Amino acid sequence: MKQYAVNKLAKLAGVSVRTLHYYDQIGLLTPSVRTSAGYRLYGEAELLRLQQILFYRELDVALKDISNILDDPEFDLVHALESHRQMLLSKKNRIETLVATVEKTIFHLKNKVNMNVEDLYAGLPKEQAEAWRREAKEKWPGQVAHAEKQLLTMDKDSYRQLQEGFKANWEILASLAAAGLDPASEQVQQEIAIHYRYILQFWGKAGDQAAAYKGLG
Amino acid sequence: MKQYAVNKLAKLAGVSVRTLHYYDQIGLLTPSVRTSAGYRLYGEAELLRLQQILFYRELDVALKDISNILDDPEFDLVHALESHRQMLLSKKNRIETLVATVEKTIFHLKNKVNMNVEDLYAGLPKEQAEAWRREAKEKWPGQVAHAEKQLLTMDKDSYRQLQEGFKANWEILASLAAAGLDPASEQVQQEIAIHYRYILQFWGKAGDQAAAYKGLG
DNA sequence: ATTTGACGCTAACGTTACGTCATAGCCTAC
DNA sequence: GTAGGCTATGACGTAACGTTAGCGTCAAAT
Repeated sequence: MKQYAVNKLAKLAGVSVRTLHYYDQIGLLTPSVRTSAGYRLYGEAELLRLQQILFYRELDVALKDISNILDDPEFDLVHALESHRQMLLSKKNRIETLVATVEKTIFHLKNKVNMNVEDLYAGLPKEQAEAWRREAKEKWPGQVAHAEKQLLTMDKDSYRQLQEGFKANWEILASLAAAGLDPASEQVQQEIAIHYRYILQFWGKAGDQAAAYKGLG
Repeated sequence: MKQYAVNKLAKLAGVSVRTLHYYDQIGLLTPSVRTSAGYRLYGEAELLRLQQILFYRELDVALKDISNILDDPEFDLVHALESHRQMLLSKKNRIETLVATVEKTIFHLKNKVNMNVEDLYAGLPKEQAEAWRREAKEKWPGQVAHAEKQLLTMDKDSYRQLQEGFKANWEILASLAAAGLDPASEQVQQEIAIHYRYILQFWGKAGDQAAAYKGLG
């Protein structure tokens, strides 16, 4: 029967020797024999097991889970893979959102929509807007996409103007907050509404940090 | 001027106190003041900087890169974002491939195409096939997609038959390898050709491990 | 028989971006 | 003055190895 030392097996399977050491260490793939000198020797069974390990690893399954899959015949593989699939899909969604955001950012930078003249100011609306878009979408569904297109075709001066307005609104909000005004007060609510409208035009992006928003109010 | 202690700032920005400690530690976000008791106090500027940090972090940019972006005005942000975008796109591609593979695997498992009767055998072709599909695609372009459809509509018995043939072929290859035959010999080449054809029908998937293939020969 | 060079071993730190204690000082309100 | 809440600094844990470092083994060539 064939026997493979670490290097051989590593090359056969396309992994590093370190990986085999590691898999041995965590008990995921134990060599069939240890020579008197301590050398690891693997047989066919181990080669096949390694193939399976690599298969699941390729699917981004954690090594611990692979252990379970391979060692526990009762393991509900289908279920595990289905939830794994969900994970992958949401990862994909997230990445798609990121790509869109990055592309938009690149666009803005390329068009030098100042944004850098006052770095302090520039960073804020990006993040804030990022954080509020989803809320905006809920309140004025359908508007966001429109606002985005508008923004993309806007020239520098209009943009500058918008930015000024946004900044003014932001500063009012900040002063109200500093004054310790009740977030539920009408004045605050009004400014917030204006703020949302600016956000809609301005950037059109967000997470779900209503909490942070309230924190500021 | 407003001042925020760690907890305040953390809640405002939606991050943990530990994160602020960490950002201070790596010099990404330093408090404007340290009280005599060692307390960190952040001002408005730090809040804004944190917003920027969070914005880039949201885009999966490494903290080190964020440091560069924010601290080096010469930093080529557009270029960085463009290469970042490429990274995201290839990540996305990879995930899409993974999802497809996972779905196919689930399909096979659900249809109980045995695959588990002999676990050792079951895992092998998956990984091997995974590893060889690209090669197959190069050699018989257009065939792979067809083979996949065929496989998906195949009933259990046909599949079983296919699997038997594949196994036999595999064992021949293994014995030839064990006999130390020259991988360039015609006999080996022939079996390999058969092998490829099986792979085409069998699974239709792969990486680029021609090396591993040759290693076996 | 010895040298050489390839290969093997273990131990242990480095990586990323924090989470999670543990221990102890500080601050404010009652 | 004391309880409760906030803060600080370590320091270990995480996932999956990569990367030295220091040292033993083996097979072939001399």
